[in-house]
Amino acid sequence: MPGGSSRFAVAIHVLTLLARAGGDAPVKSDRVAASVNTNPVVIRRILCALAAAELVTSQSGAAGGSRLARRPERITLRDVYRAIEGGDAFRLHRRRPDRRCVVGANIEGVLGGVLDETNAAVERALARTTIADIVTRLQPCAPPARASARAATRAKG
Amino acid sequence: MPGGSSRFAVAIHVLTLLARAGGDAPVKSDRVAASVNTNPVVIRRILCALAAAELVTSQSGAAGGSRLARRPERITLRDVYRAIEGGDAFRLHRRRPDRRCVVGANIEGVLGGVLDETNAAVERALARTTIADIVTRLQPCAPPARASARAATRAKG
DNA sequence: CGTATTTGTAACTATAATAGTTACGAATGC
DNA sequence: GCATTCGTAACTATTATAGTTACAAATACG
Repeated sequence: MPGGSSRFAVAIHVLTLLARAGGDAPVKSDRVAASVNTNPVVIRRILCALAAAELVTSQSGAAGGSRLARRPERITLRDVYRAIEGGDAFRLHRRRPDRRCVVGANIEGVLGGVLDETNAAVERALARTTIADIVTRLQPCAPPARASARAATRAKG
Repeated sequence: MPGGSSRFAVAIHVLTLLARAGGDAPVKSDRVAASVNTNPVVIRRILCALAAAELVTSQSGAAGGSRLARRPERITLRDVYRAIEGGDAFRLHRRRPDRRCVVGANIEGVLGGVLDETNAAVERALARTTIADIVTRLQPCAPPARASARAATRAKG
């Protein structure tokens, strides 16, 4: 499945930035884009998906931007995965197999079951990590904005 | 990660066909391609990866074709996954994040750890199903060649 | 109010991965 | 030797993802 997207990784990056901003001021897509090293529209598209899943809220206008809709402890990577990928990591055949063949006629159904189970395992694994965990693991020495305004300013981006 | 490949699904399809052939006669890539509904070269490329992982053996020439290198009970979907995808379902950023930002500088490392764990969960889940299981689930009423030559002939393809 | 700013989204291009195709040398059974 | 089949290279086609430009709608603030 490589060849897949980097959206999941980017979405986690985005949420981590918002978590570190502490929810006091909304973060602009331009600022996020700079950290991720991509175009602001790409970021806004991802923020849009995250907003649909009620993980963030966004606001247009002069003092606009995005912030977390919940505390980072309450956002798991499973939530992000579902918001971004719709919960499907594996793909079936591109073209329909030959239905006159017993294997071709039934393999999609059988595989569907197996891949559903696999996906459930993925989700269980992802559910064990939260955005707060990611923030913590980032760098023990560089605390987020809330904890130390000076350190956060030095390390911002 | 959708947008990924269908090779994993096709590889399982291929191995299932070989398992049902029972290992008596080698199966030709043309015959497999017909069941999968694709080009024989696509199948041969996948067979090549499966041969490198020692899951099948192939033979050139007049009476050539491919057959399983082990009994289907001893080939797990994890083996197939590793042979085909190299064991990486998730992808990181496309372009390098901004290293001047604490998040950008460290997110790849942190995510790498999380995704490794996730991948391990995928593999554990896939290890629980074998090609023999797939064959069994295909259709209780249409047994493979070994069990009933007549039924297999009728249902072949 | 009017202006500056920022989101949301459409429309397009670019890049890259995957699949499909043609072709042919090498291997092999008959 | 000859027909057949694999392995593989080289190419095209298709699709997904990312990147870009542009602009209407929302909103803060003077």
